[in-house]
Amino acid sequence: MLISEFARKAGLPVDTIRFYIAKGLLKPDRSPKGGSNPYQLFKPEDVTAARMIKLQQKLGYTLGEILALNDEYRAGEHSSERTIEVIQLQIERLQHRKEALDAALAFLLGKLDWIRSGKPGPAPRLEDYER
Amino acid sequence: MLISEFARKAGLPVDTIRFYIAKGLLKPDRSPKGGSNPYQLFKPEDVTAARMIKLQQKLGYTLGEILALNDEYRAGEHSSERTIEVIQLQIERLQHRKEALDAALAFLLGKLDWIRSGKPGPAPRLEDYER
DNA sequence: TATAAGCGTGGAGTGCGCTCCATGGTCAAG
DNA sequence: CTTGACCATGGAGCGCACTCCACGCTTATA
Repeated sequence: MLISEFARKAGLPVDTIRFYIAKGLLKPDRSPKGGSNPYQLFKPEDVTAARMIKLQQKLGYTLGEILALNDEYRAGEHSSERTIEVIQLQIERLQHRKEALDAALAFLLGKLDWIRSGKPGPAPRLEDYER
Repeated sequence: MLISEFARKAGLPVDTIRFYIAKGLLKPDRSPKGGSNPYQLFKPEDVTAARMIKLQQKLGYTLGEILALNDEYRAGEHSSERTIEVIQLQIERLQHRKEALDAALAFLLGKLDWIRSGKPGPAPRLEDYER
């Protein structure tokens, strides 16, 4: 498929896709069409790749990190050992993030309780929930 | 306390603190010292505020959102009703984030299992974990 | 065959979140 | 009273992740 169709399917602006290609995050094939500036051809798996990028971004990774992660992933593609390592590393980082999120949620829920029960004693302290 | 001591206690560079002040995220008092450019005086609660900013950032909020949130929070400071509303809204947004994170974690753990058990059948698909 | 629609390239511009620097005033120690 | 540490202000610059634009070249459509 061509870039505009791909953009629609991936839910991204065309400019952003070109930006990702320049960064090396997407690597479409070249079509014989287009003359001196050949058109870029996208496969269905590129749509999946784009979705993966969006997810990783939502999880707080920078494009540079995503690129490194994917490169590393591809590098160990034929070694289960290495793949497992990479995935475990990712899991660790996400669990770290999850802890911060859970702490914040616990703090807010604690504060809600405290307010609802007529603010008995001191307000919940953020520090009590961190770590 | 003065800015350098505050910076140390908050774990932030002095420049960043001045940047936050310019954005309205911190509002230190003015000291009589300093002549035409009075020194800024920070209270212990400012340290808490700074920590709160760091946490909110880690949770993916922009400084603009953090400012709006804090303003709104201060606006309803004397109404438990309003405070509860604001907190509930924050909780909702965090739970949304948590869902995405949990999905990613489930996906990665699923993939780990799949690899460890000798890759039986098709690889886990991201889409099966999203939503 | 005219013409609109789509494509690629290169480069400039934007908003965010800092970070660095020059300048100049103030203060505390010796 | 000098000297060095600390302070404030203003402005420039930077990396990230886009976003917009002008240009010129295909390609599809009428």
